[in-house]
Amino acid sequence: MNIGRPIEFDRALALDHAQHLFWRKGYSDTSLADLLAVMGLSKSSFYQTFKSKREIFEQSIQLYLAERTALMRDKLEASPSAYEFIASMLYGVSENSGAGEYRVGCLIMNTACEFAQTDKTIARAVAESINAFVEVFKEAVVLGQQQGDISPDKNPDDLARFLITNMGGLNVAFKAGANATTIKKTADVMLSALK
Amino acid sequence: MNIGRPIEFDRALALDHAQHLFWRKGYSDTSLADLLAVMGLSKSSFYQTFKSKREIFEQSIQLYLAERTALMRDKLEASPSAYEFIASMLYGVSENSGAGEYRVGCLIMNTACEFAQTDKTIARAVAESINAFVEVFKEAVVLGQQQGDISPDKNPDDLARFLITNMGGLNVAFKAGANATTIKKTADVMLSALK
DNA sequence: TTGATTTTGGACCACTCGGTCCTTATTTAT
DNA sequence: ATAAATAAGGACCGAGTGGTCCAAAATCAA
Repeated sequence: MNIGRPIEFDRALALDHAQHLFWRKGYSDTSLADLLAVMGLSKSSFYQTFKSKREIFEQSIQLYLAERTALMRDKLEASPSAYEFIASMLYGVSENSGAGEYRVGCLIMNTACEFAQTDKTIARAVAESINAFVEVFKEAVVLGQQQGDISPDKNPDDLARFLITNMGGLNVAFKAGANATTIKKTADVMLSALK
Repeated sequence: MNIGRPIEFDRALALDHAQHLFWRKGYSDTSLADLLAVMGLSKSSFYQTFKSKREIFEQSIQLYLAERTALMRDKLEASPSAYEFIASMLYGVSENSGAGEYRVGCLIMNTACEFAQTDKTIARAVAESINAFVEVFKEAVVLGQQQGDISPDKNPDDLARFLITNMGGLNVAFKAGANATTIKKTADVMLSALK
């Protein structure tokens, strides 16, 4: 086996580039030409490796989900307290994931807005992703309650839902042009709901 | 004057139809053919009356802003208390503006997500709209503080920002498929931040 | 009725879209 | 060297895009 001309590009890297483009521009505003340019490969290689634009978008979402949840868990473990983890997640929205001037927001939230419920496959992927984020927040809330930073009377599920909803809200506000101090102040009000 | 063949369509009605289509499908996913179909007029009439797709989109946003702020003020005046107005605004997200199964969300929030900061004119229109919404919320907060339902210690500006941000968050959650009871529970946590 | 004026319908345009397919280049195993 | 296998380049396709333009229809004032 292993016969024939070897692949000249890094599949994972190409997917990573595609993901960032979708993240920044959304699905329909990203053209195939854009993708090829940023991925640095030919049309044939693209269609041979990633079946279609639609397919690579779904792969981008899955990759995003995996990367983000892993990042959240890492951050949670590295934080001195669960409460500080939550705070840094909210504050972090204005840091824009290091994407420069583009204000990319969150790929999942963006996708939820772009497709809404018009596409069942996408809708399921979005719902799964959000549930995964909620799960991490829920763990953080429970931990925060044990650590005494979060009111033990409140329902962890509800608080966790409240938190991703707020993440979504902050992302929209950020994309709408809100500056870092506004984000910070708003996040502080959000955090006050945990006490 | 008044010479020549009279116009056969209602300009305001046509714009209203266009607005609802943009609201549901966003800017770039709405084709000119879609617009003509829903507005019920010919291409020539369209370009004669509304200069371009881009132009009618901006007009749709302006119309939306005017309609929504008026609706908010009406609701605020009609509410037994400012707090109940705020609550009904949050709960109301899952009512979907009576748009059936489409989960349209909010035109301004949708536009903020779709264009982000890539278009200065749109960005300005979005920012103005959000500021207008914030203003109404701020009035409601001040009123709520006078009425004793909202903590007088908290900054009305911050609370108002917190509220539209949450409206944005709920809209995203709703578009992502959240059901009415989840929305309700999440909104209750949000409201608890006002106390 | 006639001429001026305006709307309306639709042919037409250049361009972009995602996607297919065929040819050529490059590599490996024999 | 040769055949097999795979990748890469790019011509090509039908459909759809927003937008222009012209001729026909309709209405008004005279």
